[in-house]
Formats: sequence, structure tokens, C-alpha cells
Amino acid sequence: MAKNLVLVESPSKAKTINKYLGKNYVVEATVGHIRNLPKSKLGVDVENGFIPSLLNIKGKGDIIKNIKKIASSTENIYIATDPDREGEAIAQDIVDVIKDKTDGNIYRVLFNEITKKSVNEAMQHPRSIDTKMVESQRARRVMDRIIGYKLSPFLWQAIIDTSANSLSAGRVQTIALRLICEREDDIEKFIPTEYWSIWGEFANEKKDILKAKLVEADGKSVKIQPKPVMTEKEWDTFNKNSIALNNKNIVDEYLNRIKKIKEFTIDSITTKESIKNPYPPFITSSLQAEASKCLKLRPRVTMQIAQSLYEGIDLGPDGLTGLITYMRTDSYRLSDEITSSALDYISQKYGNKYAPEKPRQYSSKGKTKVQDAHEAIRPTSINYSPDAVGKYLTPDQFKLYNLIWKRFIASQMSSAVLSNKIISIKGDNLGFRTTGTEVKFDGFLKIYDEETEEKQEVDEETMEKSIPSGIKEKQIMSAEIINNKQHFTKPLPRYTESTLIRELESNGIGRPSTYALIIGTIQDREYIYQEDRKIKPTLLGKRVNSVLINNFSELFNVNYTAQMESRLDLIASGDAQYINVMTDFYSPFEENLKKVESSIERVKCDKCGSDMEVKVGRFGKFLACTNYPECKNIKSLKEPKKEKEEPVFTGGTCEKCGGKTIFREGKFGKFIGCENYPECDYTKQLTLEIKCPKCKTGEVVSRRSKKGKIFYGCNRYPDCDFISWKKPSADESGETENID
DNA sequence: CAGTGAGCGAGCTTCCGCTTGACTT
Repeated sequence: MAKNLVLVESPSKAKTINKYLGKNYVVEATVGHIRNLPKSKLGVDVENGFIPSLLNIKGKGDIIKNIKKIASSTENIYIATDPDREGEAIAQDIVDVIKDKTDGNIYRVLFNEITKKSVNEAMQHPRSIDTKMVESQRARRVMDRIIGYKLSPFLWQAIIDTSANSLSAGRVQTIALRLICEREDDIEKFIPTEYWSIWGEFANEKKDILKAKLVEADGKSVKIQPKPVMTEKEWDTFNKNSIALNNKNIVDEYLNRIKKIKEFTIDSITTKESIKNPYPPFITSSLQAEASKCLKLRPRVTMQIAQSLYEGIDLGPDGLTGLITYMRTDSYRLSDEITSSALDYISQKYGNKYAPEKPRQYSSKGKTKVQDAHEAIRPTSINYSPDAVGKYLTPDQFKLYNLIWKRFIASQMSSAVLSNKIISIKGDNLGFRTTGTEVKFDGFLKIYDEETEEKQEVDEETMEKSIPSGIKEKQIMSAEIINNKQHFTKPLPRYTESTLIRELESNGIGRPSTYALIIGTIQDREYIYQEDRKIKPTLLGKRVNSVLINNFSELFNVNYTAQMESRLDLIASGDAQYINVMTDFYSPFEENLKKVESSIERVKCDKCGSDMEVKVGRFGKFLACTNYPECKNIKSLKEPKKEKEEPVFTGGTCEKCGGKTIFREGKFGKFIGCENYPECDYTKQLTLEIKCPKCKTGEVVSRRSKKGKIFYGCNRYPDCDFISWKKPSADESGETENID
């Protein structure tokens, strides 16, 4: 009989902890939540205190049974689910499940990092379950349930659509949809603004060349006009200090003026040193973003690969080893153990200059401790460099591990020192400027630099990596070449999966465990689609979005989650009561929903005048009268039929009834049917006008297998069983594969 | 590895968040 039972969420975490604690402990995993609201109904008693009815999750029966069994004969039970809101709720669920089965002591322990030292330390400081935090999770769960399960059915009433699946709404998915629709709207409405750039190549006596852009004229600075269309008054204000090169005429004026200038001088050279700090180690969202940019991996794939690195790789002599820490996290925290060994590694491999004196810790601003369950995503050990373990990894695993490794090591390295130069050239009250950046000390850049967003192309024209050393202040310069180019301002780009995730995350919407799934949800609903990795809304998506935003503007606001979170925090800290928070949420919600439900336009029954609503039958959706069964009026929701097509006769006759045969089209392509359908169900395939190579009398037809693969057979089947995967050639060379 | 078309029709969908396999193509 085991003396001690430890319960965690993740099975691979259970394995690791088992190693740390030794054989006096049994470590089991819940594999996530074990209880949930019922799927088929609301499951919340809104009349009596908003009490949720929580049921054991289907499919978790064996896990729960096993936990109960071990608990029943264990002296000490340590519940070590994740130290966050959801983890606390799982802990409570475990207690509810086992409390009648055991006389053992039940403790709650918090593992903030999975190292031997801190796990043992945590085991020494058990506490009891934080019921207030549990309540705050229940509140989160119940509000999400009410929003989703009340508004999805509302959509079924409000929007008549023919898509195969059901419409849905939710606190997270609807915001994601809204962001996508709003971006699309911005793009559609965007009016490009024309602007020009003028730059020249200037040379001193020694023919040192410097490219510089026109940035100033007669004391005014060159700018893009702030709005595509401006009133006279707005122009007056703008023109006081600025000039817009917004058409060819103005550009030509300046070009002519520049041509006449004999002499330019280097007016000033200013140098400023700046420090570039390393990026923090990865968290889920930044890992997904960088893997998307650098490795072209979609978030879902990134997470799958990361999971395999977390669960463990067979490292030959070292055995099965987890290479990275947990991949679903929003914390930048790093254990002292790993940072100090990283510093040793850095100074050994790159020299002392590259290792700062103290380990670097990064803070997650605005994040409450409530959510800080896991460390940042990092290698589990400095001993497993990508070079050392590469041969045990698949190419994708290697690429991702390498990225995580470098990002982490870089996060502990010295800052880079950059020198930024600005050179200004003047002539006849016109000012040109060039900027250059030199790396004085590379620091962490030695191994890692984030791929920068596309720089404005205008700056690219005059950005110099290094500036010729011969260039000195007050030198006389001559303009060798003067260039100009037309540009147009561009709208913000459409979201990709990873940029949408970052946008949601920055508003606190969604969690690391769900980021990669959110897009999948709205894509399954056919609200959005992707083209070239860019996300666009469908017509249905736009309709759903506008119905929801117009009627529930408070709820589907990017700030809503943040407001909800602060109310949840109040519950967790004991400064607010669950029931009060729920009532304050529900009353206005329900009132508004009722109002909106009565105001939406409904299709009226043309027989009895009642409302019609969308129903789902065996063959899909249709419109039915709500007065059923008194009124049995129904309407098809199929696309309004095209003009009844004139039958196209093939010239042949039906072998069954003697009627004429016509060309038809079905889900497997074109075929020949009888004009007397549905009375006569005669069908025949279209042939490819190639003689069957086997029987030489039939003709070849293209068909489709049950799996959807195209193959070629004889139209005399089953009399002739010819089959081929390749299209037989017309010249009867007989080189087709025969499959038996 | 061998179908198809009209039109029928009276159930059920749905949320967010925590974890992995066991499934199929």
C-alpha cells in the first residue's frame, strides 16, 4: 500500500516528479480537468445562486476510478495540480471525487518549477484548498457557458443560413471574428495616400558616397499627409510646419531646385550609442509567432512538435528525456538552477564579455500571480545543446528545439551595443538625412536576432549599415545622382494565425492552451478562411459578426475579458462575492437578450402568419413554421434554384424504358440519365472514347472509389473487369497496369 | 474497385480551458 499519493495534471510531469520523490510516493495525473458542466444543457441554476452542476467528464472514468482506488488506501494525499485558477479548481474537483472514499490527509501543494529542489521544498509547505480561487474559476466557467449557450441559440434564430454546421458565439471566438472583420473593413475602406521620396547620392572630394533622403525644406519637414482627404483648415495647420510630397508636380519643383544647387555641405554628424537588450525567453504566444515567421510552422503544428519535445525524446544512452519545459505558459519566469548554468555555459563558450554578472529575469507586466503556473519555455538542461541531441530529433523537432535553445541562451547573454549615426546634408535651405547603425558589441546578437517586421521601404533606400569613414562634418559634397520614387500608403495587413493570437493575447483574451484552437473554431464554423496564410472573413462570418456586435456591443468588446478578469480577481481576493458578481453580469445580459430577441426580424409563415424558424431534419436544414403541428408549412433552404435547365439530349435512348437520355451532373461528375427520372432510374457513364484494352469491345470510363481516388474501368463492368489507375492511352499500346 | 439526379424533413446544435492519446485519412 502506498503511503503517499501525489496528483498532478500532466502525465509526463507525473513521471518527472516520481523520479524526484522516490518510491514512497505514487504520482498520478488527472490529464487535465476531470469534471465539467453538462454538454447538452446550460447546467447552471440561474434562479438559485448560479450553482453549476458539475459532472465527471465522459472518458475520464478510468482516471477517476484509479485515483479513487489509490486514494482509498493512502495515508497522505498531495494535490499538486498547477498553481493557477484552473489548477485550483481541478484540485477542488479531486477533493469532491475522493473525499468519501478516503480517511487520508488531503493537502494542496504548489510546484512553481519542476526541479528536485523546489518540488521537495514545496512538499514541506502544504496548505488547504483556496476556495475563493476555486469560486473565481467557477465564475469564469459559468459566465463563458451562459454567453456561449444563450447566444449561440440566439444566432440560430436570428440568422438563416445553409451552412452544414451550427452557428456559435462566445466570449473569445466572437472577439477573434470581430478583429478579423474589422481589419477587413479597414482594408476595404482604405484610401491610399500618394507620397514621394527624393534621395540623392552625394560625394565628397575623395568620392566617398553617401545616400541621403530629402527630409526638410525651408525650415519645414517633409511628411506624409496625415489623412487621405483633408479639409482646407486641416491643410492650413499641416502646412505650417510640414510639406507633403504628394504629387509629381511638387516633386519636379524640388528636383529642379536641387539640380541648380552647386554645393552641399555636411551640416552635422551625430552619433548616439544605444543598448539593445535580448528578448525574453519564449512563452506560448511568442513561440508560435517566431516559429511562424522563421520556420513557417502553423501554431497547431508548433504546439504538436513542442509537445513531443516536452514529453521526451529517446536520447540513446541517456534514455527518454524531456528536452523542454512545459509549452503552454504565459510566464517568463526561469528557475535559478537553469539561469546560473546558462551563465556558466555562455562564459565558457563565448567568453566572459558575453555573460552578464547576474542572471536575467523578465517580468510579465500586468499579469497576476494567479495565472503564473509554469516557467517560460526553455531547454530542460544546458547539457542538451542542439548539436548534442540533434541526431535524435526529426528535422522539425530540431528546428524548433534550436529556436527555443538559442532564444533562451540569448536571453541570458549581454546586451548588444549599437552606434547610431545621423548625418545631415544641407544646401539652399534643403536638408537631407542618412542614418546608419553599426554594431559595436554584438552580445546576444551573436546567436539570436528576431526577424524584424518589414521596414518602411522608404527608409531602406537610405539606411546604411556602415558609413564611409572619410565623411566628416563641414565637408563640401556634390550631388551625383538624384532619385525619386512614388509610393502609396498601405492598409494594415490581414491577420495571420500567429498575429491574431498575439493580438488576442495582448488583450488578455484566450489562454496558452487554447490559442491554437481559437482559429480552428471559427474556421470550422465557416466564419473565416485562409488564403496564403492570410485570414479573411466569409460572408457568413460578416453577418454573424454584425448581428452580435450590433446587439451585444458591451460583451463583444476587446476590453470585456479584462473587465471580467478584474471581477474574478475580486472573488479570488475575497473582495467580492460569487453570487453578486454573477448577478451583476447576468441581469443586464438577460434583459438585453430578451429585448434583442423580440426585436429581430423573423421570416413569417405564408400560410398562417406565425414565425418561421430553422430546423434540422435528416437531410439538413430547412425553414419550418413555429406553429407546428397545427401548421405544417415548410420551406427549403437550398439556394434559390437556377433557371430550370433545358435538358440536353444525348441522342441515345434509355435501355430500360425507351425514353430519351439526357446529360446530368451529380456529385461524382457528369453522367447520362433518363428523361423520365424519377420514374425511371436508368443511368449510364460517359465514356472517354477509348476502347477497353482488355475486352476491346467496351469503352473506358473514369470512376471514383469509395475513398475518392479516381480510377479507370470498362463500361461493360461487371462483364469486363478491366481496371487501371492510370488513364489508358488511346493508341491501345496496352501499357496500362492491370490490377487484380 | 464500380455512385450519381428531386425532395424529403420535426432533431440538435452551442461555450472556454485543462490535459493526452486513440482514432482515421
